[in-house]
Amino acid sequence: MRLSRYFLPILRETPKEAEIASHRLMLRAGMIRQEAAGIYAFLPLGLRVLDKVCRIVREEQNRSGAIELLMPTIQSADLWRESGRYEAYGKEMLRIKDRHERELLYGPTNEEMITEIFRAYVRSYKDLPLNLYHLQWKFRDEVRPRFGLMRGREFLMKDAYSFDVDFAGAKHAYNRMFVAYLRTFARMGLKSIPMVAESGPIGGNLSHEFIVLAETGESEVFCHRDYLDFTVPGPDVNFDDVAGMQAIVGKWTELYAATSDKHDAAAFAKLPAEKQISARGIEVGQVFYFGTKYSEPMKALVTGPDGAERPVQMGSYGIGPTRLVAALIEVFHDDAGIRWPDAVAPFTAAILNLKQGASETDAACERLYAELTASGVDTLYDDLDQRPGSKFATADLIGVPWQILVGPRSLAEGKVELKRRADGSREMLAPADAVARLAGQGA
RNA sequence: CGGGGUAUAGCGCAGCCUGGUAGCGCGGCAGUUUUGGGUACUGCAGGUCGCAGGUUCAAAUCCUGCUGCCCCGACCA
Repeated sequence: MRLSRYFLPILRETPKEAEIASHRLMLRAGMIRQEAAGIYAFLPLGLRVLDKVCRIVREEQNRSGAIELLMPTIQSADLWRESGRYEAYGKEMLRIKDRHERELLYGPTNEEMITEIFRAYVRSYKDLPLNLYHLQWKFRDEVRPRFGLMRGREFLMKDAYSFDVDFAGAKHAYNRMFVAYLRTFARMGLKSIPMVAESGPIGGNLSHEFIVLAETGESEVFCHRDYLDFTVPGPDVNFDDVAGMQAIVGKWTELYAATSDKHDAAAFAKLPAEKQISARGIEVGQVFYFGTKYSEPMKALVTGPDGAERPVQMGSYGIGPTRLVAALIEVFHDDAGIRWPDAVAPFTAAILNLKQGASETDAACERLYAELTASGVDTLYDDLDQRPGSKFATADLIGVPWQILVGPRSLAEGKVELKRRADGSREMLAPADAVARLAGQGA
């Protein structure tokens, strides 16, 4: 992408409403624009990051055996009356009436709808296990939306729903999602820690929140320090191995880790002092097992091997990609701007022409741009006629992992400068070598 | 929902107290400058001063009501 033809409305000054780094930087980098309290438009750069986050989420959901579908944002009130949640959900639910005065709502979550879909088609244990998920916009009319994408009213959510014939099956479904979540966040460069959590209005009694430690996190959390050094299962992990999954989950839940709601101060105090982490964290995902809470009132019944009908055992599993984008920036930024991990960066490389309009640098940049693009490297070419200072500022702000500086002096020696945003390291090398180096990076 | 703020150009702000018809910086646009780590110059464009009503010869400024937005708290992916 040529910057001169892109839509990247960068702000030099910080909008006053932005208090935390992620909100500030997303506005400054031209990623999002607020349209109402807690409601944001994703501008092109923000959408690129969101798409990359979603892609990783999808890949790991699919790897774990979950199947993607897509449910609507608008739901019928009648469906929610079946579960009893239409009244119970309260003011957080956005209620709508259509032209025929029919009561509708903008979905805050999809347990009812997925249960309705399930019961329409599935009757036998032979069709289980089943895990269906989708990525769809949700709306929760929060009393106080804040911190930009961190607590918006409209947000994107990946929500998966598992169906099993008995508790053992449901627990395995829970374990698979648990492992998929560990992998998902790790692929984005985040250390997530599963913590015992309240299940809230979703219901049930088995739940973990996946927390990323960050000073600006909204949750107060307590955990064992060793979690930070745990190794996440590799891509070859076998999701069908019941004992194997249980072993991984067992390891990741053995040591102390809890949010403030479930905090047991006495148990925490027994940890060696140097192993105690008392910090703040961002919740990027949560998994629930809730059994028959919806299948029973909504009569989602399956016939077991014994020929008897029973309500299906369910769980639900959420990840907030829009919040994840914010969490990533909270973790990966410095004074100059964002420092995207390669896996989610909006562009892998940026070409900075330090002498725009000079034939030698222009030609070298054009060639680099063509070769990188041909190699499949997402490249942003800063071809604006600006002073180098502005180009460095822009590149640092939007946080592209690799910057290629093309200036007349080094070009005279047949070299360009390759700079790594993450650590500021730099290297002089021939343009062809820079292309070769980057061809293996990113997507 | 309780408490506290705020609303003037795309963004950050001044002007309001002591009414006289709007200004600064950044950004944008047109040129100049061809620049190696946020560096320059010249010119131009851009605002129903959140909305409604009131007081007044005259309202961004004073009064009343409303709305949006932000921050702290209680609640949530």
